[in-house]
Amino acid sequence: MTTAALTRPLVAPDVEAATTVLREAGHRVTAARRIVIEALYAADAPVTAEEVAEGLGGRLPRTDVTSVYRSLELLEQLGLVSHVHLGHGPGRYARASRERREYVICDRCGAYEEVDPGRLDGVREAVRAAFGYEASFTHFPIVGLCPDCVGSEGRHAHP
Amino acid sequence: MTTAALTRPLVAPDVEAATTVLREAGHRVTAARRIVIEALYAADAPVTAEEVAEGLGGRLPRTDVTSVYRSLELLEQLGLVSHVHLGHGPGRYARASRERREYVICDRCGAYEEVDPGRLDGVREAVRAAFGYEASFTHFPIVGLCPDCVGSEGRHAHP
DNA sequence: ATACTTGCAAATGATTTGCCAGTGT
DNA sequence: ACACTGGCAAATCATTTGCAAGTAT
Repeated sequence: MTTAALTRPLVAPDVEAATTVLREAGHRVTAARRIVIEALYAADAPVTAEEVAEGLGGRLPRTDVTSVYRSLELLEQLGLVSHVHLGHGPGRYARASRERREYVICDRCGAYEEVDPGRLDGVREAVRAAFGYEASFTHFPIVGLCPDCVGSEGRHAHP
Repeated sequence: MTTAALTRPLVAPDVEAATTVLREAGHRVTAARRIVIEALYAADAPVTAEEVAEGLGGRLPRTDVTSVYRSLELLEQLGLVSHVHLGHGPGRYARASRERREYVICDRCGAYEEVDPGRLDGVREAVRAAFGYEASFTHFPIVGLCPDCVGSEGRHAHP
């Protein structure tokens, strides 16, 4: 293993693919947009617009939040980005991968999991059976008590 | 049937029960708090703090939004009220009934259903099976495409 | 060259906080 | 009487909008 394997690359391999989508949709590829795309590829969890603007804590050049919001909106329209609300507070953005991520979060401890849609097929099926809805947990997560917190519920108050 | 049966009562029968909870928890029963409670009992769907402050469109006395937020927070702590986020925009509040309501909303047309938890047992079971989480859809709804929108998806673009 | 973008300032929407006068107990 | 509340102003947080200057094509 080289250091490269230990250091998470700042620029994911397909940032270029994303810029191509931008260009082919008739939009310009600017520095600000590239930074936003790179930030989302570099992040290992959904990030806020603010965090992207700060350059992910110095790992990337900083940009104005305004532009970040504008870029995120555009990228979201193009299907390159999606955002999720994991609770109160700012929305969080992540690149939209083909294997789109859905979320399950614990109400009590805040821990959350990004899960492959496949694991949610049973849940989706149950929703379809009960309501006829085609459910998706990409924008709002499934909220509940995680196994750990279910366990401690009732044993003691609030650890 | 008398007119009383046709006119939805502004004050639900157990507003008094709620004030009792307030008092027994050591809080004062004030005009503002009573109005907030009455508003939530009078509303037939979750309402915003703003709407409560406006007196539900004139049906009740108006109050300052600030106080409404403070009252809602207190009532929520006492378990008398809960709030849900049905999409972007302000949170919506409703009285917390023993048969607590959960929500299912359509991503496309915005239609939503308040459902009795019982109807969600299958879904909850599927979530438990897949993740071990004890899910609740009171704070964030289940989001998806409703049967109508599932039907029109793919047939035409955006009606 | 020029239409699209950025960055900054300022507006907006939702909610919170500080403070003093008012009131429930 | 006195601590708890309500209302108003102002602060804060998240996001959007207006506009002049900058730049990708």
